[in-house]
Amino acid sequence: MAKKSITMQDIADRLNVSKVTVSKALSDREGVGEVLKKQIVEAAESMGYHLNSTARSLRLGRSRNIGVIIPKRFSWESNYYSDLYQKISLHLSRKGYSSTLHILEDEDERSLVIPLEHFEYKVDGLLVLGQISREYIEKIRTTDTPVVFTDFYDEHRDVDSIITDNFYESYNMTNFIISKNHKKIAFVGSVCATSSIMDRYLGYVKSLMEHAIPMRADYLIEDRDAAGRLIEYPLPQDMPTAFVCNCDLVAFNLIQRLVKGGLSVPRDVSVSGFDNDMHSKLCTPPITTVDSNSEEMARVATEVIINRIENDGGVLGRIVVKGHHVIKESVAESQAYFD
Amino acid sequence: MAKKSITMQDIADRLNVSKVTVSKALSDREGVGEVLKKQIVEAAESMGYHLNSTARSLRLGRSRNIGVIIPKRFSWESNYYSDLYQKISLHLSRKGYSSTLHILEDEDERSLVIPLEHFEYKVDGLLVLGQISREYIEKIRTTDTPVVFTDFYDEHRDVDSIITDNFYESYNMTNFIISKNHKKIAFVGSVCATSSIMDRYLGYVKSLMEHAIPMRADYLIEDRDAAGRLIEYPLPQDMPTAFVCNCDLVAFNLIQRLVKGGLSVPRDVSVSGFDNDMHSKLCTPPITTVDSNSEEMARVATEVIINRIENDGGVLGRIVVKGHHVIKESVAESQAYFD
DNA sequence: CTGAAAGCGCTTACAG
DNA sequence: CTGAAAGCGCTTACAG
Repeated sequence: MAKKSITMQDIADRLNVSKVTVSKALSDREGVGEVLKKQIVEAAESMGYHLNSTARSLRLGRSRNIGVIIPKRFSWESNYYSDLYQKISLHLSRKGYSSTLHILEDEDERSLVIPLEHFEYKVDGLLVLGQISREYIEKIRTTDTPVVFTDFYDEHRDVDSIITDNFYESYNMTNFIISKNHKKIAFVGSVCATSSIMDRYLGYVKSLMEHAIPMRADYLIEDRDAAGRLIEYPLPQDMPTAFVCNCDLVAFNLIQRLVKGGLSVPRDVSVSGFDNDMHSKLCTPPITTVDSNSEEMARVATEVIINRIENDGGVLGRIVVKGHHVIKESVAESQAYFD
Repeated sequence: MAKKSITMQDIADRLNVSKVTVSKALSDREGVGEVLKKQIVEAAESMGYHLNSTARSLRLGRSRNIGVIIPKRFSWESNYYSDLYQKISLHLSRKGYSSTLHILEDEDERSLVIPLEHFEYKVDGLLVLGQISREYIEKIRTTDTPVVFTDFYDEHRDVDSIITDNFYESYNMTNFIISKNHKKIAFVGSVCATSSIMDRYLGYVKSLMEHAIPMRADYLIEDRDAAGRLIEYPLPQDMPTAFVCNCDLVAFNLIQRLVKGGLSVPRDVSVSGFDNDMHSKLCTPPITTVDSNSEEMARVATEVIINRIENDGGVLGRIVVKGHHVIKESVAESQAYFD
């Protein structure tokens, strides 16, 4: 914060007008002569004037600042949410908004601590990236701040959620794997952990059912504990020829394990991921995956929250953003012709 | 921002006192009777009062908000800076500060656009994560906002920089490699790209000199172009037995290349990294590296900027944070006994 | 087209 | 110990 800064009054004094006129001129509102307006704008420029947005915020009751909450347990897992946040931050700033990131500590999520000390009067809206507990959602909704959830949804119909088309993309991915002659296909993911995993699983189920491939209990593999942390899981005794993983990180870890176990990916076993994040790129072989189009999600999330704030826009509900497949090298034709 | 919110006046009305007294009670200042103070605090609680920090900011000329700038070109490269930012954000919030992240687009860095539209009156201080151009540094210093640079420094003596002990850690790492009987040791990194790379190189040089190993021009390998982007570089004709890489990402990429070229790491060639970021963990083999102690950097950076703001603390200059070696698997005894 | 007045919610002197 | 007054910098009615 500048020590002794130029105010509208300073500009007004210089030009012998009132600060009201300066205010109007600088915000390009009606009621100032063209000539005078130009003079004011130039004076502001030359005097190094900058709007005091705090004062404006106080007056308007709007901060043009958006709070972004990321549950801590996700923030370390991969760079997916930090990427998403960076994109959102960029979109917001193009619309004249700033953003304040809050990493929600696990403990605070459990005890329903809302970071209102920093948020209540400093943000016009809230964006939550990544699934938080149902109780926390309820808690957040008791504040009268508009809130948009990103990358998850729940049974509430009266909230905005921006999500990837998990169900359909996963259905497609499984179809693709089946088209490569795989029949022994496992799904890796704890379906109750997040709505994304659940929906990705159901896309896989749909594909299997349509191809009359029976579901097997041992081919649904839990990959995280009750707290949502990734765990070491046992591989099925009867080895699948393909694994549909709920995300790239899990696919990455699985591939490392398979390779260490002496199997070749994709020659012996195929593995697919989801997210197209850095894990899918760093992996050897690179992981065939789904790009969830975080650029578009960021754009839509920004648009929706600003619409809620500025136009008192209603709740749009669940908004699905299309993704697209990224065929890399971790899925290949099944060698198990005689299954 | 809440629509119709409780103010100090509301509490004052309820208890038939003045808002001055309420203000004093809630901020725990002198001049309020213990009994009354307790009443006020309880009333505030029960009425769901939250301080309007915008009003306070306007009054005090302080926002308790810190702007954090990350050059975009770094933000994608690895998760190093987003990790650092998250840690800083946590430390700040424990001290009652919020933070606003600004990803500095390459174009804005070139044309010296300072994001003052959002910053000038909304931040009390600025934290820059990652090296920015000298011109941009100059530009930032023309604002009278306290600024602290993290993870780089330049010839200016009158600015605060928090950095890893790149020189010493790299010296140590090279010593370690030499202790494994390596003599043909290359350094991978464009030394003019950042102060970190330069200092890491010089640590390597010191170690070589002390062990009377001659420097070779073909063993200093440029890994990025003038814009700082990573490039494909040719490997030396005369293959080194060890590579000291300026960061884990570069080490990761190099190891992939070597392995693809039919070499085994570390059996045939040893490779070291720097940062202890996810690349060093995801790599096969995991990369022997230096942990730059980003937790401590975050803590110190937070402390320094707040000290500058709150106590009008002077410039401390260059602050070096110790790191530590993390021995993993990518460095082994040299097999080239007869060099 | 221009401006005097009021007020956003708070805190800092200062007076009682 | 308590409170009336002033003011942070802006914008929104309203009046001329």
